[in-house]
Amino acid sequence: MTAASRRRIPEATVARLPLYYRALMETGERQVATISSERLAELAGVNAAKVRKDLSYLGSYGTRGVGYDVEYLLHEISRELGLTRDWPVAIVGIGNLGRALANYRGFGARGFRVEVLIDADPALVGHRIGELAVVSIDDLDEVVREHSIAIGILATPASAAQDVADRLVAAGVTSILNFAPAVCSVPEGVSMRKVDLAIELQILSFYQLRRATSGATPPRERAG
Amino acid sequence: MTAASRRRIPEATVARLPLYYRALMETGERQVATISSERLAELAGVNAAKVRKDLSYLGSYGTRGVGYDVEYLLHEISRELGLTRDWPVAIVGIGNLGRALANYRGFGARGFRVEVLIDADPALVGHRIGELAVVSIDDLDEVVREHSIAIGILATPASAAQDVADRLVAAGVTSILNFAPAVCSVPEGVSMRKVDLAIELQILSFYQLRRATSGATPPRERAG
DNA sequence: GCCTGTGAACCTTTTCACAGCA
DNA sequence: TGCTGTGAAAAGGTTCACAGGC
Repeated sequence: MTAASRRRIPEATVARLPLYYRALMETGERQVATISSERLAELAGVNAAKVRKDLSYLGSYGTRGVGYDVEYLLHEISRELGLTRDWPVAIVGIGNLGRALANYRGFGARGFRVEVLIDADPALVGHRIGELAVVSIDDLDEVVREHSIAIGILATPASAAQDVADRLVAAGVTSILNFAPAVCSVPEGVSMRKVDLAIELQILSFYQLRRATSGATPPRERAG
Repeated sequence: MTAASRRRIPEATVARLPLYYRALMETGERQVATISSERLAELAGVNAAKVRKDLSYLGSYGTRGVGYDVEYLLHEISRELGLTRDWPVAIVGIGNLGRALANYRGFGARGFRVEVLIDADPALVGHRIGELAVVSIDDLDEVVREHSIAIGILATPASAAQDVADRLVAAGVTSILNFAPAVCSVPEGVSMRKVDLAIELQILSFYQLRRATSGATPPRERAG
């Protein structure tokens, strides 16, 4: 284990590392050797102090008076984020959203390979989406273990979410990305992140309403 | 303007109001008259102290020794979130994701009516998705104004995101939900929230990796 | 001279603990 | 007695401002 990976990196910083990663990828393609915290901040849509603080948690990878070496920093961030590995992914719930996610090239790009599609509807089982055939939820445990799935994407209706999450966890999945509009709990040692479209719209609605009635200023930046 | 709507409600609280709203809707259907902060917390996946603090920003709507009146609280939260109105929505970018969002019944449910679908691809223009025909991006300004669109959903490729955001803002849109994997800035007075699948997976990957190498505990709850 | 790295100050959010009221 | 409402304490995150090395 390296010195950097032993540090405790704040959650807020972890959530921004992917932004820096993306910005650096775009910069790297333009053959730029070094980048200042100011420029990186601009590309990532944050401020320079935050960039420097965030990167300092990884280690002292910059050079005073010069900036950060793009290639080196990219390498370090990839390593921290686990992007140097491949993570096999399963999508459960092949409805509108699940199908869109299955077809979404862009995950695949950086090591997140969708290997398994699962649905409860017998009419869908066996149906091919891209290169994959939909598997029955009855075979969840088996197929998840077979493919050593680490990350599960939950795109089922709300009513099925907790049950499917439990099955995924039982089958050894320790990271879940939950698109179902439902509160869903997982045991200690399993991470879950939620993406909820209805909630996002409702938050926008709140500020929209405030703008309409008073002259309140909306928030400019988001944590996640 | 009411007393409650004059208070400043913390951003973190605003982001949780939809959770309470949903929990209360589910409770209301079960004909329960009152609910304790403890029970509401359980349903919303947070803790009771947070519920009480959050609700206290809206006003003193509970009864000591009893709890909160479900119907009344539901009404107050709807009002705060602007769910008593209808917000016309436009989706720009009718690819995999845009199409899934267009077909997603569930927005529509609570006042977010998708009225306009926009794409840049001439082959798609005129094509029907559900009850709506796809409109050309050349007509964005016109159609957005015509429908008094308040909320725009951005589901274009990253490369088009900033340009489309600018056009939406120019056409009078003041809330944007951005699914494009790109940093995108909007002027003061416009809200933007980001949903980025790749970033979510990368965050999961970070903690997944930590669990694999050390025995670090992942975070249990998320802000948004 | 320039830009990073970082303590210190500041602000936001969460949690605690209990007074206050039905 | 039971559960809300809320000051106060604690934790977490952001920004400032400048020392420190290239």
